[in-house]
This record gives sequence, C-alpha cells and structure tokens, in this order.
Amino acid sequence: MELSDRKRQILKVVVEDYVRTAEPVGSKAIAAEMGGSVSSATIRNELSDLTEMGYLEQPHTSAGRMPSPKGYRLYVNELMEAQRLSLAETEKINQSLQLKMEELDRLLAQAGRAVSSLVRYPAYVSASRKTELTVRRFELLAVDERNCILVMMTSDSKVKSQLLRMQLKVDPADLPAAANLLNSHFTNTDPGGMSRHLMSVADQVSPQLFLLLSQAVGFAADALEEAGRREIVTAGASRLLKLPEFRDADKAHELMSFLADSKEELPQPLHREMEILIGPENVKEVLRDTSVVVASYDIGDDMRGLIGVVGPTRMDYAAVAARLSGFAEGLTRLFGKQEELPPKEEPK
Amino acid sequence: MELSDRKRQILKVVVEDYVRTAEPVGSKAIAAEMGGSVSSATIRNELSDLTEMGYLEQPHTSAGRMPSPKGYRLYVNELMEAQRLSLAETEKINQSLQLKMEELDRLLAQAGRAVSSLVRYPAYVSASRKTELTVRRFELLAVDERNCILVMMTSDSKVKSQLLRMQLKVDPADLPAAANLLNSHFTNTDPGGMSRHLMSVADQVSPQLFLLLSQAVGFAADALEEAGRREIVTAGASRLLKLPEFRDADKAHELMSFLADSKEELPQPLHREMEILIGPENVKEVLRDTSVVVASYDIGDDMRGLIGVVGPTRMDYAAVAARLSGFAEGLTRLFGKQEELPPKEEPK
DNA sequence: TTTAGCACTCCGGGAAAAGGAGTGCTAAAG
DNA sequence: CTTTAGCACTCCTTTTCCCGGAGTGCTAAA
Repeated sequence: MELSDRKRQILKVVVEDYVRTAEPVGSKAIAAEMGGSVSSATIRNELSDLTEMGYLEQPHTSAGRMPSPKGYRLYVNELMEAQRLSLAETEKINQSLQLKMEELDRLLAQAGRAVSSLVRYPAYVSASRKTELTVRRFELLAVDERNCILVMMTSDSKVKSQLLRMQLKVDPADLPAAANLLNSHFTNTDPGGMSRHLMSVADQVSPQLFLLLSQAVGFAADALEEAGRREIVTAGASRLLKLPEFRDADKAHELMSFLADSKEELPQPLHREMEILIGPENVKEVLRDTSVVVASYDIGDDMRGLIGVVGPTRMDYAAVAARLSGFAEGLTRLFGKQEELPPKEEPK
Repeated sequence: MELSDRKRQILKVVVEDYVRTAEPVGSKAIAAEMGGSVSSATIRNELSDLTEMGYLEQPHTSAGRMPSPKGYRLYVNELMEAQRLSLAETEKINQSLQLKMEELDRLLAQAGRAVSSLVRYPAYVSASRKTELTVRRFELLAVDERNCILVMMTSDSKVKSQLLRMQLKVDPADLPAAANLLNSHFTNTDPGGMSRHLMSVADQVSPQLFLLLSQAVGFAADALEEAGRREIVTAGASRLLKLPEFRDADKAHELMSFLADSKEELPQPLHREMEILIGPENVKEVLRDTSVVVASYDIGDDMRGLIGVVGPTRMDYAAVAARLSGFAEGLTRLFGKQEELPPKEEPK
C-alpha cells in the first residue's frame, strides 16, 4: 500500500505528540491537532492501516498508538523538518566553546556538558586521529651525568618532553651524537616500527648510550600511542533518571554503567556527517531501546572528532540534530581557527 | 543512663543487621542473633531505653528499630571491629594499582574504579599538591626563526615543553641569552610572581625577545597552575541505583549529578588518616543522608592524595574502612617506590 | 469514502480488606 | 529488681476489588 499524504501527516503528528508526552496518542487528539478537517473515526481507519504497515504500534488493544522504530525512521528520513536554532542558542553553543585549545581534554568535557545540558540527554564527545602520528625531531638536553631531558616534536607540531634517568653515567658531550642517531633512525616512523628498529642500532653505540636510546624510544612510542588513543568523555548520564522510560532503576543502571565504563563502544558515524540510529538499529544490546544521534567534525585534516547524544527512541530528533550540528560546526570552526597559526611545516 | 554492656551489644547487632538488610530490625531477630540467652521481651525493654537515649530510631510505632546517626557514630567509634582483608582482596587492590605513575590521571581513574567495585559504592579519588610548584630551569631550543621550543623542569623534577610561535623573527643566536634571563628571573617563583615580574625585564631586551619571553612566562605560569590544580575523579556513581535507599529517582539523580558536576565539594579529611562522616555530620546538603568515608595517602612529601567512598548511612563502615586503608597504603607505597628513583635535587 | 454510534477492552487509581511484623504494657515468675 | 510470657493494639504492606476513562474496532448510514 502506498503512503498517502494524509497518512504521512498523521504519522508526523503521532511522532511529534509522542515525543512530547511519552504517552500513546489517540485518534481524537490527532484529529484535533489536524484542525478538525477530518473526524476521529477517519483517523482511526488510517491508524489501523499505519499499524498494519508497521509504522505504528500499540502497547495493547484500546490504547493509543506510538511510533515503531520503522515509523521513527520514516519520520527522520522524510517527514522531519530541519530546525533552526534561536540566536540565543547559537550564542550559548559558541560561548561554551571558549577555551584554549591546548586543553583538549577540558574542551571536550566542556563541550559534552554543554550539549548535554542543551538537549537534556546524556552526551559523548571524542577526538581521534585519522592518520598515524610520528616524531619529527628529537633533542636531548643535559641536566647532569645521570639525568637528561628528552624533547621531541611530533608530526602535528606538538612538543613533548620527559626527564630520562640513566642507570649508567653518560658524558653530556655524547648527547648530541645520540640525538643525531635518534633523528636519523626514529623520525617519521610509527610506534611499532620504532621498537622494532631499536635492536638494529644496538651495536653502533656504547652500552650506556644504548640504554639511554632505548629509554628515549620507549617514551616516544608510548607518547605517540597515548596521543593517538581515542579518548571519549561522557556527560550528563544522570539525566536518564529524569526520563519516564528509565523509571526502572535496573534499566537506568545498565545504561549508565555502559556510558561510564564502555564508552569506547558508543557508535561512531562511518560515512556521513550526521548519523541517527534508532532503537534496534543499534548494534550494541544495551542501546537497543535507545536512540543515538552522532555528528562528526573536523580538526585540521588529520583529526576527526565526534559528538553524540544518547536518549530514548522517543527523542526530539529534529531538535537534537540541529543542536548537534551547531556544535559540530562550532568545533570545526574553533579548530580551524587555531590551525591557522601553526605555519604548516613539512618533514623534509 | 549508662550504657550497659548488653545495650552496647544490642546496638551492635542492630547496626550490623540493618546494614545487611536495610530493614528495621525487631526484638525477636536480635534475641535470636544473641544466642537466645535472653528473651525478646527483655530486648524490647533495652530497645526502648536505647531509643530514648537517641541511639536508635523507629520509622513509626510498631516497626523495628534502626540506628540513628548517633548510633552509627557510637558504633564506628567504639563497637566496630577492624576488619582484615582476605589475601585475595589485598591482591586485587595491589593489582589494580599496576600502572606507570606518569599516567597519574589514568592511575587515579583506575584506583577509583577499583575501590568502587570492591565496596560497591561510588568512590572518588584525587591527588593534590601540598606545596607551591615552581620552575627550576628553562631551556630554549631553536626550530626556525619563527618557532622555538620551550622546555622547563619544575621543582618536582617533571619536564614540560611547548612550541612557541613568534610573531616577530628572532635570531636563534639570541636564544641562549633569553634562556639565561628566564633562568635568572623566573625560576623558583610562584605563577603569580612570575607574571608580576615580567614587566620589570621589559626594557632589558629587544621587543622581539620580550614577546618571546612573555609567551614563555605565560606558558610556564599556566603549566604550574594546571599542575597544581586539584583534580578529582569519581567512579561508579551508577551503583547508587542498586541501593534501596535510592529507589527514588529524584534523590538518586540529585546525588549523581552532584558526584558528576560538583566533585570539588566532596569532603577531604582534615587531620586524620581516615575520616568517617555520618549522615548529618556532612556539611553539604546533598550528602546529609549519605555517609562518606575518606582516607588520605602520601605522595612523596609535597603531595597528598585522597580516596573516598560515598554511600548510604547504612554502610558497612568496617568493610569500607578496611578496603580504603588498603588502597591508601597501596598508593602510598606505590608513590614511595617511584619516588626512590629521582635523586632528589635541591635548587641551588 | 467519511462519519456517527456503540459495545468492548484494558489500564490506572483508589478504597477496602487481609495479613503480618513488632511494639508496649501488665502481671507473674525468678 | 530483673526477666519473661501473654496479649491487645498499631501501623505498614500487599492484595483484591471495583470503577471510570480513554481508545479502539466494527457496523451501518450518509
């Protein structure tokens, strides 16, 4: 059966009503909302059709209708109208992103809190690297004969450093040579490659120096892995408790501990800018009766971030999507702006 | 009235029973638990006394008794027997602390999760600095004429670095002089002092160099503040939902968002190694009907950490206290061990 | 195709009833 | 003076029952 225009409109009304009230919606209410141009009996007939076609469901006979996941899907794909943000909200979004970018952790946390408070659902944010990070340059600074400082600049022009404590004394005069060795053998290599390569220089240097080198390489590899790690922060998980669908403490607990302990498994959009996963479309069991809306944003061109919201399937998708893309844009802009400063310097 | 031995024993039984079951405990149950040496009627008389003295309370006539905060206090101070941890548990505690100390954040998070899972209540952990941090030494490394690397070693022998981008070109040959200036004027000073001091060197150097210096000092001050900041992590907040006293979603929500957003206001032990705050002994309103057990541990001698648990007043204080001191010891040991390595080097 | 009418279903809430755990008192016994 | 058994009473909790309302589905007429 074809979906007549009227059926579509009815579906839309059902979704929007249900989103607002969390109660199954009845034929009379729909008729009223449609301006009284048709009677509730007509609506009932249509509802019956829509139910049969799988777009609506009934918790039990003699209850109103609520949208099925399929219904939500149709709504999201075809019926939903993109929502415009008020000036005040755009303002609020940008305000919440006023933070120095060095403090990436803090920035993400902040953004998460802001999204969450804006949409009133739990939110999650992450930034992850698209390309492999490498070291572009090493330096060694003498402190005394047992301590020196390792400084390295990574391929994204960040600088890291670490105090190295040496078991064996090393003559400070040897450090430049060691640094050269590091620079010639361990730059522009991924962490795995570094460790593998380490052995091959073992016989080119004195044991003391080798110990030093291996410490340096070890630290470098750790730092690269650390920086490449995808860190996810979640915010506002406790908002779930305010929702009628999580009145059941067990259900709430399950989802909340998932958000706290298994954030890594939250969905990431694969291809598109924004992805909406409705109920059973989620792969993870715990998310099966929740919906997830997730947007991605760009950071320079070797990082990519992700900002999402978890909520009940009955979620105001239009509102959430609008706010999320607001944030995604804001973040892209923010990172773009900061990115101007570093005069991009290619490894020679 | 004096507290007879029997009264104390009864109080103890009431507390322990109530902790286990979360139900008011009746005279009959107490009699049974005490080996049947006295009858329930006798117990009733005693209960009546204890209630009058304020150690017990009744939710209503004809219900059993439950301990009042005063009752818990007496229990904690005098009746509670220190609990020994099983080998398995000690083992588990130590296992959960196997992490490199550089990753302090991660270590704290890990410890928090471990405590929480062991005691089955939400936990919080932090490490904070007792003394002011300063920079011990600066270095500047040339990258090119518009970029250089600032490296600094702080008074706790940690190294930090940052790429500085210069608006105006600077001759790499000038860097050593700049570094000297930094070392002579900005070492061993607190962040506030650094910024204040900055102006007084303005006329000693060229404008380019001054710009560079102010960037460096700015970064240093930020880094010191950042490192001094007390960071608190919480874990396992969602466990609250499993407790009968938080069946009410509103109450749970209130406490959980407190744990998520206002962790800074969680109690810190002032003087003692371990502090137990029972119900209304807490200053914060939200904590008024929860109890907090918090232990402190030492990190070297200029840092101090804190590890605590939040739960219902009906909490197994003995068990929680034992586990917390297990962790506190473990952490002290862990940090002590790592502290051996750095040959403590005093600023000259 | 739409509409009005009507019987029927099912949920939710409230009142009433039943059940039970525990107290407090009294009076007797140790 | 303390302990104990006995018993009436209280108050909570759970269950049951009943009723009203919202909403459906069907039928028959417009």
